[in-house]
Amino acid sequence: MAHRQAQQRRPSIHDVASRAGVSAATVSKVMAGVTTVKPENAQRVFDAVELLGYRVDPLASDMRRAKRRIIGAIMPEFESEFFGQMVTQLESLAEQRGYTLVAASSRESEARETEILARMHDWRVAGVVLAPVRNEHGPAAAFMKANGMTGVLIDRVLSDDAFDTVSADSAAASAEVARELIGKGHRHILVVGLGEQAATVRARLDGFRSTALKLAPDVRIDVVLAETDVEPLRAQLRDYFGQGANGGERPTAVYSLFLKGTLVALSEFRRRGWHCPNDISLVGFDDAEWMQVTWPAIAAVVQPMRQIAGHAMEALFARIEGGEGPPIARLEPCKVLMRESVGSPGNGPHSGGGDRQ
Amino acid sequence: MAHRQAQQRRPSIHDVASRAGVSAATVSKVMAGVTTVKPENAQRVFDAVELLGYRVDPLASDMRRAKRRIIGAIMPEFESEFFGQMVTQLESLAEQRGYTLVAASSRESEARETEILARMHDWRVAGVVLAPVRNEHGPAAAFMKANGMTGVLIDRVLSDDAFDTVSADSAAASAEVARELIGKGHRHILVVGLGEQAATVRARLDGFRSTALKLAPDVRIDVVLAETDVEPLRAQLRDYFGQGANGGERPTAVYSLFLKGTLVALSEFRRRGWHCPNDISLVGFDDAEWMQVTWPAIAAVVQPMRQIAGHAMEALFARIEGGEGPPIARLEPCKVLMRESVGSPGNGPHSGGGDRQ
DNA sequence: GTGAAAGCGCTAACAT
DNA sequence: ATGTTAGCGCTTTCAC
Repeated sequence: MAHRQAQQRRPSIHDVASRAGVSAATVSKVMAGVTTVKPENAQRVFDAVELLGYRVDPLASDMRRAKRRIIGAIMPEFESEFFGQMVTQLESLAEQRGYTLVAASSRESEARETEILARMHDWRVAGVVLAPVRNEHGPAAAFMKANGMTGVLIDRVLSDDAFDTVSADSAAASAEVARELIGKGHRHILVVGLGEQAATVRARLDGFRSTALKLAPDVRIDVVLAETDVEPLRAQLRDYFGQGANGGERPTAVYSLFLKGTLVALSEFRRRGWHCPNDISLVGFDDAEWMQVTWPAIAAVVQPMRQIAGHAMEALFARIEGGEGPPIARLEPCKVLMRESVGSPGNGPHSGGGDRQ
Repeated sequence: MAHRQAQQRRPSIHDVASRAGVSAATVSKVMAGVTTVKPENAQRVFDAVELLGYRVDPLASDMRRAKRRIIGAIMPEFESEFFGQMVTQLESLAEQRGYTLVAASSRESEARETEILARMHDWRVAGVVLAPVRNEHGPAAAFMKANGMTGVLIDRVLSDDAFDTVSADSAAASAEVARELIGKGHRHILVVGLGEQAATVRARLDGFRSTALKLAPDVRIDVVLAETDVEPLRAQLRDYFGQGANGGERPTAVYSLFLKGTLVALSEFRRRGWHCPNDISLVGFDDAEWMQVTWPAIAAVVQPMRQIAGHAMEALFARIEGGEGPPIARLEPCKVLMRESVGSPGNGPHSGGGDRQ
């Protein structure tokens, strides 16, 4: 007994009611802020609540209501800064509206994604923010559709015919990167892409390529389509640079379309003793704390995480509250931070305009 | 109407009951796996379930039960690899036992921590895994105590008189770092610590210092007690090294007791053109992906995240199921990975410093 | 073996 | 302005 706290029963609405000498319904009204209660009685209720330490049980409350005040969030992972911040932000926004956010990680598996979704459906969540593993055409979105769930798709999506979508404007950001690199004189650029996730990474690649070619038709763009795992990716890059070194030709800049690609590219440069930006320039899609703090700081496309979260929640609550109309597809503009890792080719020491916090 | 999915009412246990020609009670038993149901009836129930796509509503189910099958998890933040992995792991373990994990971030605020806890108490969670912002003596633990909540404390804790605790064995790991550095010949070492969080960081410092002094009584250990934010920390380190450079003496190794310290220390080295391990060695408490992929890779104390999560959940469920006895305090052993950032002092070009790469 | 009845803690009609 | 009634969807005695 010593080290086992008795789970004392918490006071229920009836306990409050009898202490205050009113009915449970009246207590319920007072708690809900209904103004038609006689001030005198309201005060007695408040006193009883205070005295007993009463708090409404949100589950019981939701039970009786039509919609439950729970929002589900499904992220591909929790381990990265981006999704970590996203969950934090979504949580905060849900809270502001009196909802509880229940977050789950699909761990980059579409099968698990659907399982989680089914569980959230069991919970009768009011709505779901889904960051799909692959894209908007996966089984999870289909499940939501089939079951009439309310939801928003974010991040690895472009647009959908059933759900609102919110994501970073990858194409525009990549076009800006192209302008920067071409403008600095780069004419041989390696783009490190990702095999899966089709649409969104494809938009980054296309946005970059079309703009680069328009500005400099003679530019050479190599593409390495990588795996998600670090090791195979490292091998691919090693191969690529190995060949290039032999042929005497190697790119003067690298644009990585995803975070791990940036990490591995940088690591490969260091292994070969190439310094940024003198020997090679580097820009990555997606920012991370270490990139701004390492030396030289690595240029990055910063996704507007707060806008994405904010607009996603806005759209979701609009639907929850009955908003109709065709789905909207938002593309949020990114910031491109040209930090010290980018310079002009064959130009010696160069200071980029990047910001170091 | 076009773009608004009708929220078709989901089948309830009564729908299943009437389709199967039995009572709701029987359906409930079948769903719970009770064996005393006539196989024939059980089959009819299964068929009806299949046909209607019935699934138990976990909230309604919990409503009637004594304990709700929800576990709360409160982390100081979601943005770091460590806590991201921790949540993922806890989620997975809770799931395995048929519980749902509801995670929330205290965003490094003790006030928010208590608020979240109160909300979780409102939810009547079966138990809580709390990674406190500061340590085990904060208001959150007090709240749990006062309200008879079941819980486990992890990470920034040593031991508690009311709750089981699980954390990394900081002291032992730091002692090992000391052995390594002293063994390699370092006799002037800077330790970068953290002002807050007392106990746990203090254990790291003490573990390091006592072992280092035992092995080499003449060792000089400087300590910079830092802030949590990057900017002040950077300034502090800049000051420290500025002085050292003037006096002609600077440490041959740095041991950072927390992740951001490692990041900033490394950044400061790069800014000054010092290379690891020739000019200075670096070890950090806590590992991150970029540390193993950057060049040279940064030596790190790796916290046994899986063990911490596993033992925390084990302890928690033991208490939930009524386990009694005095609280246990687990210290999980860390791994110390001596990567390329560590070498022997005065072993390579010891550039006077100041000039960038 | 099975089902009727009684709630879990709350809220929403509907009376009064 | 307030109380009564009737559930939300489920589980659990406790008779039969």
